[in-house]
Amino acid sequence: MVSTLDPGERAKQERRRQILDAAKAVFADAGYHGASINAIIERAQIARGTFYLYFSSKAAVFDSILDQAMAELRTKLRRIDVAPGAPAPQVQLREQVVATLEYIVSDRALAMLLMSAGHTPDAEATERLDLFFTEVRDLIQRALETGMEIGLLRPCKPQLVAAAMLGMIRGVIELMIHQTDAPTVDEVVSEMMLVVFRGVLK
Amino acid sequence: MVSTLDPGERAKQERRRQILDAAKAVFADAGYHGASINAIIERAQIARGTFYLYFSSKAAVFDSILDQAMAELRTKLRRIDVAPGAPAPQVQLREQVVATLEYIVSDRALAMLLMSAGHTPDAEATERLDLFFTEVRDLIQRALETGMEIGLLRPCKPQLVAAAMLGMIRGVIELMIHQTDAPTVDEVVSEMMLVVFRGVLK
Amino acid sequence: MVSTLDPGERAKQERRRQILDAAKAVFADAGYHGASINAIIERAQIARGTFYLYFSSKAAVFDSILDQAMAELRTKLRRIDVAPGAPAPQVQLREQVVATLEYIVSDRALAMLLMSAGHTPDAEATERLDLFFTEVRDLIQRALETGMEIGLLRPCKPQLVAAAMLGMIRGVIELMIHQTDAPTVDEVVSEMMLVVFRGVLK
Amino acid sequence: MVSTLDPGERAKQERRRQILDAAKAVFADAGYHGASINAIIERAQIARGTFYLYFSSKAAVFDSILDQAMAELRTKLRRIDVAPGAPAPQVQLREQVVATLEYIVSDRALAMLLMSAGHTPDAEATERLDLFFTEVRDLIQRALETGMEIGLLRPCKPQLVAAAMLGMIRGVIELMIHQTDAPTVDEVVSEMMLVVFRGVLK
DNA sequence: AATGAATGAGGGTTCATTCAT
DNA sequence: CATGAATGAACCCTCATTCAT
Repeated sequence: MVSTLDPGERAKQERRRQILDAAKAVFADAGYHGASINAIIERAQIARGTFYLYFSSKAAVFDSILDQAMAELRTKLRRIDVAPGAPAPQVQLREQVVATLEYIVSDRALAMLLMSAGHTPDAEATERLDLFFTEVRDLIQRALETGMEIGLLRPCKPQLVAAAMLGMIRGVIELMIHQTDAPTVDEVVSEMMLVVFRGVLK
Repeated sequence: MVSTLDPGERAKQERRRQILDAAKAVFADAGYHGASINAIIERAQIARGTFYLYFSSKAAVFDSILDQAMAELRTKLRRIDVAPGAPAPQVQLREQVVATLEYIVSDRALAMLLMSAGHTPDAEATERLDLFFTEVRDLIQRALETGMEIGLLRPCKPQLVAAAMLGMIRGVIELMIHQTDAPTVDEVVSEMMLVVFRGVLK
Repeated sequence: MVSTLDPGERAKQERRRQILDAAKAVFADAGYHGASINAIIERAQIARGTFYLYFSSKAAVFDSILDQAMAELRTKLRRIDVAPGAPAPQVQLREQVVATLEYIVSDRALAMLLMSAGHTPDAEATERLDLFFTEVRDLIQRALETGMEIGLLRPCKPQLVAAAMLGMIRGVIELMIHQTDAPTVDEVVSEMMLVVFRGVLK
Repeated sequence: MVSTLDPGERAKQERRRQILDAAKAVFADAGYHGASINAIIERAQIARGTFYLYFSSKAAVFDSILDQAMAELRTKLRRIDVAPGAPAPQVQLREQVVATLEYIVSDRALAMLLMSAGHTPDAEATERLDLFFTEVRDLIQRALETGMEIGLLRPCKPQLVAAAMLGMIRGVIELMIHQTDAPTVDEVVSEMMLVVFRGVLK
């Protein structure tokens, strides 16, 4: 019994996804407030009422999109393992960053959502997004602290550097989204790690 | 025709500024969509109709705020002078970055606007904002290219690194805005330049 | 063709009753407009579509409930028999009023419906309700006229007094419904008849 | 300075009244829930937004109508004065009842509102209405108790009789509203008082 | 006969914009 | 110039009803 879903349930799941995708696209285009249920249902090709059959409110779809993306992203991020025998920290880091960027960049709408998530009047959603970014920053910060402890990294203000690094990542994501002839994720990450580890001085 | 304004003109300019300031505060608080003309005119202590005497629409005030801020910022940014006798490139860069950050951080409302002004209903404003950031990125990119040419910097993909650096700056601005006990601009810039030039490896 | 119903027909009748009961409760709780098909089918434990298999619309159930209640009430009301040998008019009246009140008060949902069924969106239902009350008032009016003819009652404007008496009944029903420690139907009717027949003066 | 209102204020008051009147009519026709803002503004010949310039919500107009009516009615009702030298209790009562009925009957829409005030899903409005009727019933009840104390009335259950009397009044109001050839208020009150005081027995 | 997913008209409310004063 | 009452399109959401399964 590989799939436990009867056809009806399956169709519902598909419908839900159809709406989620439409909503994601509209949110990406117009932001939370600018996105109208009208636009979403038009894009999803469904009736007004159908939307509310699957989501209790506009805020609920938004949350759903965010929650799912964040869950997905969380699976790609974990603390660097510094136990003896583990892969080199740089290798671990690289893998995580590549996986994360690949996921984000592959879903343009999601990427735009995450990038511009600024002002939502739905305070809750904004907070949830902030929470996520804070989480990522903390992860980076702890990685930096560990790196300093094991003597891999030079002393620095971890909080500040973490914020800078998160910003860097956002910066390159934006580049990859907006640029048509953007380099591959691999190239991007390589260059970024060089900058972060060695700097740009000769 | 000297630059002195007759009193009537002067009063008008003041009125305009009064509205701009109120609008900036409201936009910063609530985002573009969340900001209502109501909130703006209440804060500016003017009547509904008066607003439209000075600005043709809500979008127009927003544009005006953005344009002015960008003009101000542009005065602080210029190409690094590599002519013999000019100050060291690092010093020039540092000065520009410090001046820019200080301007942005000192005007919290403006900072929030710039950081999160993702979604305007009129595509034009968004585009103008994008253009500005592209401009800044180009400036950084050219600085990098010059640095490589004069042998100061190691070879790298300038576009990519420029995007990363712009992101870094945005990252630390966000930190400074949201954090209450944030470090001073000077400390922040020092740390950032260390990272950019030398990296974090020991 | 005896009056026994085949099992299928029987089941259908039961289903119908189940829905009617649920609807009555919901209407009583929330009023006509406040009652939603949703609430009714949830209470009746049936599917949305099933409802429309038994009733053509929301208004139709409402009508059905009202009609049935009115039919039931009509069985309890008849003209006073003044033929020689019949029970005393007061006794007959008392019996009818007691029976009627007992029926209404015993079914709280029904009582609330009758009391407050002012606004139905279909004018027909409102009219039918009006008709019923008019019918009752006419019955009272004719009783009064008969009473005057046989010299039992003093001369009065029967229409007016009938309206007043119907109002009285409604007034005490409301009291009995809303009050928790309300007196029994018997007590209520006794007091009411005293007022009507003798007045409250010493 | 008889009227302290400048023309602008005056116009506003008129507008407000225009909306109130339209709303009253629509509420009377359709009940609280059945009344749509659409119907109200159509009747008042105003734009959708104008309505909300004068009332913050549908509930607010309803409340306003009720509040005003109740204030008006309260001015007409007071306790019976049994001090020596005061007019006879029956005379006082008669005056109050006549004044009250005349006010209610003269405003058909208001009368219908009060009569059918049954089920509003707006719990607050229902409660406010209930409160009013309870107040009236209490007034009657206290009048009865006083009447019994001073030996004017025979012993009876005041609460019950008060409910009955309030019902009577409602009954005759309904008659006067719905009937085209209804008797005058004076006649109605005379007849009612006869019934209440002396009963209908010969 | 029974289901419940889908529909869309209509609900109340907000708000950028206009214009007579 | 300045005002603020008036406007109506657009907002999010509900719910009676239909119809394919």
